[in-house]
Amino acid sequence: MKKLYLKDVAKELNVSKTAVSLVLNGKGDENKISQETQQKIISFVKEHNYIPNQLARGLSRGKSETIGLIIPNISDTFYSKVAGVIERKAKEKGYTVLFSSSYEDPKTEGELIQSMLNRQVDGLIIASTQKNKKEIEFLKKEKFPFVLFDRFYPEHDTDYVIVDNFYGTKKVTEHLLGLGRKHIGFVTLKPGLEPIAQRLQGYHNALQGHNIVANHDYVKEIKREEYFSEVEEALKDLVLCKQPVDAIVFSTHYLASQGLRVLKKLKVKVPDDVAIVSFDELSAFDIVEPPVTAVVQPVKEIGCSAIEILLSKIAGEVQTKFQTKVLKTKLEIRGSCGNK
Amino acid sequence: MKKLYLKDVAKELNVSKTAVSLVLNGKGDENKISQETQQKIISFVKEHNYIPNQLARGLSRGKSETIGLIIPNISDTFYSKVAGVIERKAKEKGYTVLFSSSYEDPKTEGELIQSMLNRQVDGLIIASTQKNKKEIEFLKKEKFPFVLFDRFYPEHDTDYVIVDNFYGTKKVTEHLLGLGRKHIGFVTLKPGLEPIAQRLQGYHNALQGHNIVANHDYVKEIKREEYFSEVEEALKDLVLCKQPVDAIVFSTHYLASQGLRVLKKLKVKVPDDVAIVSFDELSAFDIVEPPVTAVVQPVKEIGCSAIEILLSKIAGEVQTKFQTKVLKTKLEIRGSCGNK
DNA sequence: TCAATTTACTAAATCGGTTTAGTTATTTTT
DNA sequence: AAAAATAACTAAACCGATTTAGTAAATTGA
Repeated sequence: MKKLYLKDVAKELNVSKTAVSLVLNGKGDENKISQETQQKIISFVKEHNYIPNQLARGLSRGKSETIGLIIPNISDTFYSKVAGVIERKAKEKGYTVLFSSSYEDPKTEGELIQSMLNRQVDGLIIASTQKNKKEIEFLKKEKFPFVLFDRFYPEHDTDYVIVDNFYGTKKVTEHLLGLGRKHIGFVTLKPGLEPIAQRLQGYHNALQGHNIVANHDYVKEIKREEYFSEVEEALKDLVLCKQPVDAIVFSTHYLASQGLRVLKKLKVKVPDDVAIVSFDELSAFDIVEPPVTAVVQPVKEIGCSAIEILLSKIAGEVQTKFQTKVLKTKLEIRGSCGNK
Repeated sequence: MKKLYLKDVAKELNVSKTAVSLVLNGKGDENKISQETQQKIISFVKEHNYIPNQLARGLSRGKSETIGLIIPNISDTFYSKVAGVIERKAKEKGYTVLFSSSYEDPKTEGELIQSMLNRQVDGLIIASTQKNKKEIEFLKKEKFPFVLFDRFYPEHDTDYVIVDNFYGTKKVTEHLLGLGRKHIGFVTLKPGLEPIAQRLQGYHNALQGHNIVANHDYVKEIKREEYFSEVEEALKDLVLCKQPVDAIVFSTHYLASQGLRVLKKLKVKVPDDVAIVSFDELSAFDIVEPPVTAVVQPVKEIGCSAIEILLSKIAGEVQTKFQTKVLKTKLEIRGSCGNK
């Protein structure tokens, strides 16, 4: 049996393409196609396993039942987890997801947005590089449905889903202070991303709250592409000096795991010599030595919220204002900070 | 400025749609479109940023420049890494990837294959549940380009990319034997997947090679959906009994990490009381305690080979036989087996 | 010098659906 | 019994590209 097309089904049943199309799209009743004919069509289609060409369908309906997902890196555990929930939720609603990684390159990201638009995706979910204002403005102007997550553009009104980065680091920094740590380092990425900025602020705010003067040298900014070696340098500075820190907050999971790797290599005792905590986590953080205290992000809610907001926009629900969601993080206390 | 279509470009420049289309597809010369006209078209298009609708393009050309990726779970670090390399390589060649997870459900997988075909993907890369022979036969019969990876159908000739699972576990089991471990347990998934079967065989083969009679009770088969609790039960059996094992091979990374978690909980000393090794790894395996010796899979080569084979099939290169690739694993020795 | 080529295009068909605007036969209303 | 309304369809336009089959004008060949 070869491939069936709409016209074959119509011919076979002696009805018009219109009739078949209407029935298959659930518009049989409203178009007064008799129950007999509807049954005839439905059972034939089921039996012969006819499935419409989505390209043709998309072309004529002006939509593709596809949503685009643009993230920095599908191989990163955080994004792959979010991608998993987005994909699952999308499928429940009949959407397929087209994904691409920008690898933090704004140009690539811009091209991806364009490419996805050409492919007629019905909406976009983006964890942006935050360096594509033009594209974002373009999407807004065109009223194209999109939702940002993880990273957003604070100077633009858009729909977005993020976590409370500020309070996340604030909480964990206070946790360290509460355990008597006084010299707290902060290892983070070079500025440019909103969540990273807010995590830094949370750290500063916690210190201020305890009347601790922030030591500039305690904040280390890492170039992401070279984080492996730069974390090592940073930690040597923080730990092997006259005034070593007694705790370190890492602003991402990979900085933290590399940090722990380096500290082991330097034979620094965690948490005795220095406590460490991570913003965001790795599934193995509970079995590393010592288990790493982490600010965990509600991955599932992030994905669900993003899809929900996007689908409501695709459905064209009238919106007076942008939908934004700031989700709470959870502090998962493990052994890497020691006890009081 | 609103959206530009091919006809707008044509009208604006006083040429036919045909001319514009030919030029944009690099067929200007062979169709004797004058250099002037070609230049005119190209610069207009560049300036006004016209980009063709891929659905229309796909519909009329019968291809979509999209490849479908069907994997068990995008959130699993192994698959998300492979997905990353596939996506990157695909983009280099002008393809976008549509992905979906089957969550190990054959029915879902079958639907995904159908759905991707309707979406006119040009080819498929599948890490199959191995329970969809019908679909696979269908794809073969239709001569639809597809490549399997990680899991394949040994009873069907297809193109596939796998790793040498047999030799991987054989090697690591011999490593344990070489360190003087004699009572080696094997914690694996319930049968049904080829790589899992081969890993088990590798283990048996290594034991045989050392004239050790395999103890049936030492092989524990876990139901994947409940691996968290079942690994715990299995380990209690293996470790807290009259004849406890002195080493355990785990056949996947998540079994291994859960195994380590449980052993810690049971206060079993690794590697003193029992050595452990994992097939496949987690990026944090070098910082867990103890660092876990693992059989690492060449993720990058897996992805690259899969795409390469697929693209060669899409290009329609004449093939006398199926392209299969069995890649080597690497034994990464860490602390979880102790020393001699 | 006139047919045969070549050059530089274009009109129209096509891809496989959806949707609008009818059409015909039957039933209801007046 | 004629007009209006309804039921049950269908022909053809359309989505936005690609591609086939031409065509008119300029050039070449004999």
